[in-house]
Amino acid sequence: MNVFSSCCSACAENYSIRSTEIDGMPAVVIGGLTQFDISKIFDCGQCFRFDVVENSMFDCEFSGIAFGRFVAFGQTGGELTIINSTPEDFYGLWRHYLGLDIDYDKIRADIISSCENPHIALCAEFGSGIRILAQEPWETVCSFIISQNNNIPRIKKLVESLSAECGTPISLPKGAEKHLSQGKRPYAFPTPNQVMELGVDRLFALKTGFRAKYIYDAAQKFSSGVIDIDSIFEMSTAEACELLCTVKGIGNKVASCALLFGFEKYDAFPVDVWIKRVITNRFEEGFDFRSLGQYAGIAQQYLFYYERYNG
DNA sequence: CCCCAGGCGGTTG
DNA sequence: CAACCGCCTGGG
Repeated sequence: MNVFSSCCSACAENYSIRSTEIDGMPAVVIGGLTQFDISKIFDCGQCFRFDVVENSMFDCEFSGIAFGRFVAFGQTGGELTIINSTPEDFYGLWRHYLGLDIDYDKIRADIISSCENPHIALCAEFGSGIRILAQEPWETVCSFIISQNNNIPRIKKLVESLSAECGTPISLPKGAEKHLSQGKRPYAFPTPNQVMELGVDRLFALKTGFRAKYIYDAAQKFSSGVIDIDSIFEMSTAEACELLCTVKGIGNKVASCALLFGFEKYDAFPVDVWIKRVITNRFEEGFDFRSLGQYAGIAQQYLFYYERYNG
């Protein structure tokens, strides 16, 4: 077992990593993780292409497609196993995707100290282990357009059928089947151009309903460069939100979700029906998310997650 | 039959 | 400019 790295004391990453093999696939084992709970991460509604793996060798395992690849994340205690990943994949892709380069202990402390209402501390404790995934930008834009006036099982179903309809097929590594939920088809999430070439009619035929023309407009704007992903990363959250809202069917809530989950804008604060309930019921003294600062979006996830389970 | 689901666009007053 | 209202579809 090779020990590849153990991080310096100056940064947030004080975990260990070693490589191994699971069912014939390369895997890395990350040890000593804190503030990391795979079940909360994939069950807090930020991501639609991962499912729980039944009969797993881990306490909890989720698998799915991200960045055009099959990957599975298994966690037992403070140890995370990333299946179908080399150490290079971990450093180049999954470390950032999983938010392991972000200091959640510090962020949680910042959030709690920035807000007088003790409810925020309660939620931060309850949601301990949540990480905001750094997902693919276009995928989050498109997925959260689909999410509007919709429920999570159906959102996931629609994202899958859209991928199967026009996404690039993925070749599964040998041994992946037992880590892939039944019926899950291995397709990459389609590019804006692949979605645009589908056309409104075939988007509608996928049962996307009134969202078909919204998805199409987004695909057009992203594939033509009217909206440029790289430039959004350079913008302030407010500017980026304004730009995304030029797409038909993208309003404040959808834009904020895409910015938080796909563009690493951690101050984006999506206000959905759950957060509206939080504001009315738990913050009778008034509420301004901007007082939560640069990590308001992470606070939002804590509030949201708590309300969904205890509301 | 009803209502609702992590909203949004269009129309009203 | 705030307050409605209809919307594709599927499940309860």
